[in-house]
Amino acid sequence: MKQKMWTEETIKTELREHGLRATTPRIAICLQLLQQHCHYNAQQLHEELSPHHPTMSPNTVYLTLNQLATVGLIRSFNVNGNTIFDSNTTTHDHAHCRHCNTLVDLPSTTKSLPKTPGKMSDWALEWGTRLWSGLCPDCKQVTDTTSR
Amino acid sequence: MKQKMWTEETIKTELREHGLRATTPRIAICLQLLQQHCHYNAQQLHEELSPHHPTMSPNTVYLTLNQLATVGLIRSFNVNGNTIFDSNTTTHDHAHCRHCNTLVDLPSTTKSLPKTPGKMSDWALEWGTRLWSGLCPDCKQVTDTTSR
DNA sequence: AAAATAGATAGTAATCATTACTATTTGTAG
DNA sequence: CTACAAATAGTAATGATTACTATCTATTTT
Repeated sequence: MKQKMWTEETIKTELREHGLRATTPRIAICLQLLQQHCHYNAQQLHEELSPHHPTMSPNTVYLTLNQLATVGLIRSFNVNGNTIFDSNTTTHDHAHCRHCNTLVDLPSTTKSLPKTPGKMSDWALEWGTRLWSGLCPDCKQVTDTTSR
Repeated sequence: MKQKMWTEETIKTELREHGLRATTPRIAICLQLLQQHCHYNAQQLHEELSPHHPTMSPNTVYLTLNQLATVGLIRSFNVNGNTIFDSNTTTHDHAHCRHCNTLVDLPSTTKSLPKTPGKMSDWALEWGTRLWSGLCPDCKQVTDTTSR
């Protein structure tokens, strides 16, 4: 996991290179999201930023996250109807616990991202993520010992 | 793609084996979903069934689909915030066009479902699907010729 | 075969995340 | 430092899904 070091300056540059203005809310969102290597939804991110940016509206967070995903600075995917934003843009999978909703990273099973779907030669696929569904260690135990 | 032939009788049996009553709405939903091998969301399914089952409430469709997914008769996953139900429970991937929203099946890149995540020995993973994101043949052309 | 009962349904209301709208503000190019 | 296009905040609107409850029905019991 190569961790790129992000500073306010590098983020500003990155934003502009993607045709986005380097505004205060955007920089804050990027700093939070890119420095922490974990999964956020829009609300969580807004809650985290609110203390230091009281006027930042949820709306802005939603909009910004979608823009960042569109230009490819982050990835977004959906788990259980919840939109998750991931600053880790390398190819990797996820495991989701259907009981407690935990989501963790998994090394990708297929590193060769474009190879497999190459069979569908007409599609221009850009990225993919695999979502495994099941029970995390804790919940596995609980469901083992209690019911069934 | 082995296509199991479903009749009202086999569906009734299947439902009961999974602890679900063989009710009229449920049988209708199963017939529609299991016979057609494609991706439905709850609303589409309700629209398809409404003509023949005018009193069937959307609520029932939502509930039933979730139950069927819970017992493993169908799979559910999320694309772009849209919950999709899939009667194809074999391991396979999906390709999604971010422009026109088309969703198609792809043969799975990893047939050995439990092997890879076995590294996370503590998780009890049950199934997984990979979602590829990109542009379908049609939209690829459009975006090529028009903008950018 | 009729009665009992636990589960399922329909219909309505409520919820939740997300998007739409718009007047105001703010980066950035000139 | 001005001008303009883009971004923001705040509010309202949307749309999918869930919650609730009285009624109904499949299945079990008698």
